[in-house]
Amino acid sequence: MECEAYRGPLDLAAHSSRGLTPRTRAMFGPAGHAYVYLLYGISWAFNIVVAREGEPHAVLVRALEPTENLELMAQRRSKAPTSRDLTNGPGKLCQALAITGADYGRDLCDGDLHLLEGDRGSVARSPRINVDYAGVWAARPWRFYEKGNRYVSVSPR
DNA sequence: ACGAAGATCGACT
DNA sequence: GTCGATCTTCGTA
Repeated sequence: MECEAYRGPLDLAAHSSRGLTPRTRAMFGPAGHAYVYLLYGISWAFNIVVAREGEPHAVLVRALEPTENLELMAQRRSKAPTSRDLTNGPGKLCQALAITGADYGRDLCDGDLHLLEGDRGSVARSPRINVDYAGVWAARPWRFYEKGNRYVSVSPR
């Protein structure tokens, strides 16, 4: 898994740094719920709310290593099941997992979309992707991924 | 009501 | 490497 931490309201890269709006409402809620938003009018992005209510922190899931249901994900992505491009990007993984705005605010602890603990190798970190607009916050190494894993989104700058 | 910007992707050179 | 698609969101008026 590859993910990025967004630590509003101070972190200017976080949507929640602009305060509570209809879009960011879920981020101000309790942990374990989904914050989903439409990006560039094209792609959905999936986040996990991670802090207590009123503390708008979230983790953007940028990439996953697919291990099950490859056929189904490949079909949704119009790719071959052997493709390495099934889930290597925030928008791609949402397409593969069929995550949309309908999943906004969903409880991720109770349902067919939830998190499991798993093995991981050593964790590498880098600055977050495409947040140059956020000034000094852009330099913070808050992107985390498994070292050497092939299913990451992009190589860091 | 208007307009700019955006936590991206895929096609193309 | 560059570039256009596409549309919601939010600041400004």
